[in-house]
Amino acid sequence: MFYTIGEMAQKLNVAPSTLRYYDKEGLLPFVERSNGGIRMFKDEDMEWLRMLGCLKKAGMPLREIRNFMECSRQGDATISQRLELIEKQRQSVLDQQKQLEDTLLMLDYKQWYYQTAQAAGTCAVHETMPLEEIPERFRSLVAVWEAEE
Amino acid sequence: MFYTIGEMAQKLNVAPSTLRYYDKEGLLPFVERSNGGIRMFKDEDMEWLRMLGCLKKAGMPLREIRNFMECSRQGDATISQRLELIEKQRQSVLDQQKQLEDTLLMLDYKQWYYQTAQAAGTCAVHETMPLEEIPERFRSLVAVWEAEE
DNA sequence: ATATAACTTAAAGTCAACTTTAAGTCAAGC
DNA sequence: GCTTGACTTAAAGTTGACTTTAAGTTATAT
Repeated sequence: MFYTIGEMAQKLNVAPSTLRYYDKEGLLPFVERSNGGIRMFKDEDMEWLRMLGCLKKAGMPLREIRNFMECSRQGDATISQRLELIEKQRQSVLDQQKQLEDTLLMLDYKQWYYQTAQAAGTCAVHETMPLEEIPERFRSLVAVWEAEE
Repeated sequence: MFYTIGEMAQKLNVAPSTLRYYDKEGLLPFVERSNGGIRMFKDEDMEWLRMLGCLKKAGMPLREIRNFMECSRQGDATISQRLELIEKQRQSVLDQQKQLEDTLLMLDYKQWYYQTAQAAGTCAVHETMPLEEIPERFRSLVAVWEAEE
């Protein structure tokens, strides 16, 4: 069973031009062509495209994804190299998670800050707020800032 | 106590040109200038720059950050609007976290996949692997793929 | 007074990841 | 056989976030 680029793009929810771009950049070395030169996607290509999507979501740049795809084409000799790439990207995701957690704490604090200001009708309420009224989980944040300034 | 753009850039670990760019784009409406036209950063500006950094890490585009900064300048009348922006961005971070968790599971699976392939010396080991030998937490992943194809 | 280092602006350049355009080809239905 | 819609390529354009360059100004140290 084959799919045209338009059908595949719809399945993946991307623009056909995006798939052509990926192909041009060497990210889709697996796609076959008809006699007339038209791309024929197979069901098993989905697995590669899913892999591509996963690496993209992990923040891997396209040229590294191409690298990974090229390794895959070369077969079992590149297993360790691919494992290394995956492990590197896995660590990158762990780092991103840590980063997002810090960011979330800051946004939680700002949310509380503006909720409090909204209730008081003015941001000035925070200038006179005693430390004890700041929820505990935000105190470390605020402490760091005051030390820096 | 005032800082030049170079000093402030060093404190924030960014290039001075980045701060000039942010200023040009209206993200730093708070910076004052000397008679000669040189930017004079104050200690309290740090709080705005920290806010900017937080919103950037949360993935907010610069024009929305400018919007937020403009609101801030307008004082207490825009508290609800700013709260709304923060809550929107907080939700976006939660979504990103969810996304990263899915991505991590896929990478964990791929890591296991290549570790197993490495031990066996070939990826072919996965073609004949019975479902029971796939670690449980990956089975839902694999099941979804087989249903799709 | 002058050298020098760090500042200033405006404009152009860069990079990644696409998207759009132009000109043309392929495939399916009538 | 012809129309039509989806495909093809190459090349140019877009967007966001900077960075670099060029030409000039300010501040400081001698």
